[in-house]
Amino acid sequence: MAAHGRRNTRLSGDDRQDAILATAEKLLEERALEEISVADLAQGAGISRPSFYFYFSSKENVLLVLLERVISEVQHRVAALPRNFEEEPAAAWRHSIGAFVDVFAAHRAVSAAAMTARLRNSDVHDLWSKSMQSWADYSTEVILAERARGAAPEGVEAHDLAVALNLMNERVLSAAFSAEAPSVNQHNVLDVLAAIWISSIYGTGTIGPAAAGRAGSAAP
Amino acid sequence: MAAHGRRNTRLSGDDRQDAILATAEKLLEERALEEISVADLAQGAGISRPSFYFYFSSKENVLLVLLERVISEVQHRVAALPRNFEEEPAAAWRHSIGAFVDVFAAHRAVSAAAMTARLRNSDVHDLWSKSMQSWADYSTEVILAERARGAAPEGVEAHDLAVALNLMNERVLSAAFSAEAPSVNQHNVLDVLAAIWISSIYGTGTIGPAAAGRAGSAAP
DNA sequence: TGAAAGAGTCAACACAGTGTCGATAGATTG
DNA sequence: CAATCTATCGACACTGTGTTGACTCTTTCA
Repeated sequence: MAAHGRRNTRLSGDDRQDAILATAEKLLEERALEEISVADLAQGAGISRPSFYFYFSSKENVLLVLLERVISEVQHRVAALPRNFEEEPAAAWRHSIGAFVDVFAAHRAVSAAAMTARLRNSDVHDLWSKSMQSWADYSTEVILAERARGAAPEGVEAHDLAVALNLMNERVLSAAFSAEAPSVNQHNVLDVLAAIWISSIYGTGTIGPAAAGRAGSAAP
Repeated sequence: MAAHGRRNTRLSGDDRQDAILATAEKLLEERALEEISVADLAQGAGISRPSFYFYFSSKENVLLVLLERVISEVQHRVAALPRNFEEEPAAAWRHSIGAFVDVFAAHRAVSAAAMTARLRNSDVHDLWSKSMQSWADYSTEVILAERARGAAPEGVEAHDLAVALNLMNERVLSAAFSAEAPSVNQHNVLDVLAAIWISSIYGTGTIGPAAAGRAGSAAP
């Protein structure tokens, strides 16, 4: 693909670019993007600060490329999953959620930095926003299909439910991987998320057939 | 309370401090804290930039005070609620969640800024973290009580469930109030959150008595 | 083979923002 | 009417960003 030709002495542009990306991912494991200066990235890649700008327009731009890679990895993982919601709905949801858990765990530094950067960088914001929308749309479709075949009851608007559950995953995974103060243990996180998804999609949303005597439902 | 004595001419220290806080809350409705300089705050309060540092050690410190106020408002609202989970569990949860929705809606700018600042300012992080923990602990207690009286079934660890649900609220409200790309409409947000809380606390977490014929539960 | 083109590099600069210091001015108190 | 406390701000040092323009390799092709 790449038209390499140069050798030895000076490193090629592609190598420098990769070196910057690698430096960024490495430094992000130690500290936030805000605490990493362009000078740090340049030094890590063995170039001067102004040279950095030859490759990227800003350090946020470096993160954007890193995030693109992570997102495309999630897409591939989810796309490769069998969509057997009819036979084993609980397992199917669990596997989908598991794909997110795995990929974000593997790139927790980039993910965490992206969550922060989204708030001040519009490119990162747009990319993340677009991805979240596509995941929410996918979830919505499946929920509607489950309702249509009678496996899931009607309840709150399917799209709203899907959005809320996807946002929950984002936040809970973020907290778990950065070991924030109140957070779900990394080893339980898949169980907890799956349980909430499944009960809120397949449960009635009113207090129904629990363990003891049924309580009256308030909603009309 | 405050020992005022001065008059006229020069504004008193308390007034200046309030002016800074008011300016900050107002400017935060337009742009992020990062895009607000200390000079902007000083100008808004009618003082010079160095004078600002007489009142606050940094602009993050201003936000911290603003956040303290919002959090204490939530605490008061929640504490004032009747704890009638036994009679009307669905309504009780809904009212608690409603308190958060109302207060954060009323101070959405401060809340949003705090969510961002938490990631780089340790004081804001600690305050938010402490509050989230106390809310999660409270939720855990109620879930355990509901399980003990047989109203809610056993399931995933109560504390993990409580943490995940509280983090969901944080993220979903954040998204709703800043009208992010995938977000739940502000008018539905309470319904959606309440539905998820209730079904995940009172539902089994396995696919059970839905609309169509009951599927077997996998858990032993 | 040697000059033009292109890729890559960086010293130096302009700029914006933060936080500090020290000198000062107005009120308050004994 | 001094001493003192509160409040104020000009001027400074510092850190980090992004740009400019001149320079040096390397490749290519006449």
